[in-house]
Amino acid sequence: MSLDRSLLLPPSFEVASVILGSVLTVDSPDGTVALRITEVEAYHGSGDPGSHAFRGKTNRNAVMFGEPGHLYTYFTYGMHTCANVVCGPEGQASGCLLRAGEIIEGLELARSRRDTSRSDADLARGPARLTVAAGITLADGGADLASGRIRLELGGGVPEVATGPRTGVSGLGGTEEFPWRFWIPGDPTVSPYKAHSPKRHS
DNA sequence: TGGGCGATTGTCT
DNA sequence: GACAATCGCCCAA
Repeated sequence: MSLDRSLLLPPSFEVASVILGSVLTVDSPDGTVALRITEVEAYHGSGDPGSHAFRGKTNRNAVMFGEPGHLYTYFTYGMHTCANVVCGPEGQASGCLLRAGEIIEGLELARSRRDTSRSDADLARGPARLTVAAGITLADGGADLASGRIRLELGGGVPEVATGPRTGVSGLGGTEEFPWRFWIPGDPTVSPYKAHSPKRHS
């Protein structure tokens, strides 16, 4: 296998550094889309208040507790799918949310999957947009990224990594106490920072 | 068994 | 800048 699972180990910063610049390839009946990961967000096990694994293992997040190098997908807001790379070791439930990427293969196919025609940089700018453009669905949860229709090639290598507070995470998990959002500075495909908007108090 | 809320996005003002 | 769309998951009772 080409996927070296030993690279997917904590601490989060190093894992994110490895994933940034890596290439995710997705095969579909209608073609192949490959994208270079430009932005991720780390979730670090059951001790992380922003993680789905915070409250322990459930049916939904079971994949995160498994072997690293697998795909964890989840459905949110009644309409969006997001994808994570499970990071080890087994039982710890750490993962990296794929927040943005640059399409490097299958640009036409990626465009056709998104209704509104936006700029190329917008195609996979945002976690839910990325899954649509790449052709990843909920059914892909648990898939092994070493082989199969979805593959991750680590070690793209990036000259510089920027870090900051996570986006959209409610509660304690979104504070500066957990600066676990990582991106390639200056890259046009990185999503704009938007802090979690608290519920209206009326 | 019921109700609140979410690792978001697109559209409207 | 503000808010609606929309449904599965999780906690509390």
